[in-house]
Amino acid sequence: MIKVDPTSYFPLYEQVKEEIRKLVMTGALKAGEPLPSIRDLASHLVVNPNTVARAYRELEQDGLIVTKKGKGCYVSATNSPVSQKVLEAHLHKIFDQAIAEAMGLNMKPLEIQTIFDRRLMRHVKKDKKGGGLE
Amino acid sequence: MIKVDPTSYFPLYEQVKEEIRKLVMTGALKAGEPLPSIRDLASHLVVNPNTVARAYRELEQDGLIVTKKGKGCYVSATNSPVSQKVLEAHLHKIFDQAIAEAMGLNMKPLEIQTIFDRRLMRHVKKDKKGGGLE
Amino acid sequence: MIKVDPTSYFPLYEQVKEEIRKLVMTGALKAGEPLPSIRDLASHLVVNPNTVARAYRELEQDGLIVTKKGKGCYVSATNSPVSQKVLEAHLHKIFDQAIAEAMGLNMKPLEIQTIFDRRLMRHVKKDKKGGGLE
Amino acid sequence: MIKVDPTSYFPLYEQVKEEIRKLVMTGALKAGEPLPSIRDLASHLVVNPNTVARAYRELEQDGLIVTKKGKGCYVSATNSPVSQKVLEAHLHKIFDQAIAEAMGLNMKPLEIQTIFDRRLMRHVKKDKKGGGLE
DNA sequence: GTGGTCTAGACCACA
DNA sequence: GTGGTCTAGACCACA
Repeated sequence: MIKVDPTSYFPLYEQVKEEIRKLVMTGALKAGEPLPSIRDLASHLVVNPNTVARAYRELEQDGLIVTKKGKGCYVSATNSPVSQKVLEAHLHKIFDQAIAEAMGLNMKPLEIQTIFDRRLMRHVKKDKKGGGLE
Repeated sequence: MIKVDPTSYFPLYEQVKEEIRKLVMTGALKAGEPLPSIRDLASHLVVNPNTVARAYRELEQDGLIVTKKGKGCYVSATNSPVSQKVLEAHLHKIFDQAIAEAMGLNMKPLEIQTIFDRRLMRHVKKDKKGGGLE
Repeated sequence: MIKVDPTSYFPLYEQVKEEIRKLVMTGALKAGEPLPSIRDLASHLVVNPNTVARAYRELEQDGLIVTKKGKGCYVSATNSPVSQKVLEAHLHKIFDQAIAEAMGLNMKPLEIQTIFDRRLMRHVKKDKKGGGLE
Repeated sequence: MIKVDPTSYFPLYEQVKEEIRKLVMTGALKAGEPLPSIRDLASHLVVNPNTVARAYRELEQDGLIVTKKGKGCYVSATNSPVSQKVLEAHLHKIFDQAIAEAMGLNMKPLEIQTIFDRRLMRHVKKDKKGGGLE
């Protein structure tokens, strides 16, 4: 399910962290559930175990996961389910960047909105959800 | 006018390349016009001249600029003015990434659209262009 | 095996590129084989690692080699073994330059041929291959 | 008559020196004859006068030319007409380099000779001197 | 003044 | 261990 881009300048261990965080945020991984083992995930991502180990280590420092010696890593129980608010804040950041980029290229707001809507449509169709936005 | 983020994982010389490319794409720098000198731009960006030199060198390899010995660097004359098409293709990529991110977080299209519109509004207001989208 | 002339006007990084290219062209380095590490080659050539790094980087941009993160650089697999044709084209260029130079000095073709043959003989003898051309 | 390649790594002022030297060696410029003025040559070569000035200055240091204040530069009278020997020594160097290059590419002497002869033929024909080597 | 090359050496991600 | 980026600073050709 989780992927990583080795050609990106964004470090592999940061990409792994992001992917895990997303799984937790979306509820795909719930509090207390085990993470894949470092070795398994590493071989699945075609990456050195050190890289996954670093990602897990830093996620633990962030309190998102806990590691039990000799047993493995688990989603932290104390980790409150991600509120809609946190999720939205994340999206705000992403959209703000895209908008800033577009405006930096001298696009007018109405043009930006039009293009965005058209792209959104494409994604909706690609996911085979029919013709509407919902 | 042009900025660079030294804390980003995206390399400084790549950031410089991107910034110059944007200036050309938006027409802020037209064919034949001189670029800022390596030393000037470097000191303006608070960056080592070598870093700007590498950016300029790679932009020349890409054919976007030309350098005249002892005189400086110029926007390539052969560089056709960027069509609206190229610009849009660039935007599509950016928006597609943002949308994919949002959908990966299980947002519904209508939610995505709503959030996007709200963010776009904020940017419009921040730019003090009145109250509408245009 | 490979050398570089620090007194030449021809840049060191270009010399390194040429030397590597020659090793690939002659089959001394085959597709998939590892190149010497940047640090090793640099210290062997008595040159700064940055210089070798630039040579390798540009060879990668040319598609001649590939670099694997944290592992090293390898002769590109897609790099078809150099045909006799390419080799000859290279020699043609070199000989043409020498001939043009000689003719620019008003040498007659027969004189040029005579001198060339004498020099070739010397090289053959220097290599201790006996007395003939073969 | 004389040319220069601005894209070469070989410095322009060295190229100018070489060209002048060749003119003297071949007798195109004889002892006592005036050289083109710095300004004329510079504009003819599309080069900055400083560059030609440097070439002339260094040729004077070498004793090949003399400059008379307010009058211009002249081929040095003391400059003995170039003997066949000097000319040959120059050619030897050029051919030796070409041969070394070819042998470095694992060519056999007989192959080298064959290729060279073929190229020489081409040059002869290009100069429209008929079919033979003389 | 302009770019271009090169060195010395630091710091980082990745294996 | 591997390569990649970056800085500080020297020296050079050219305008």
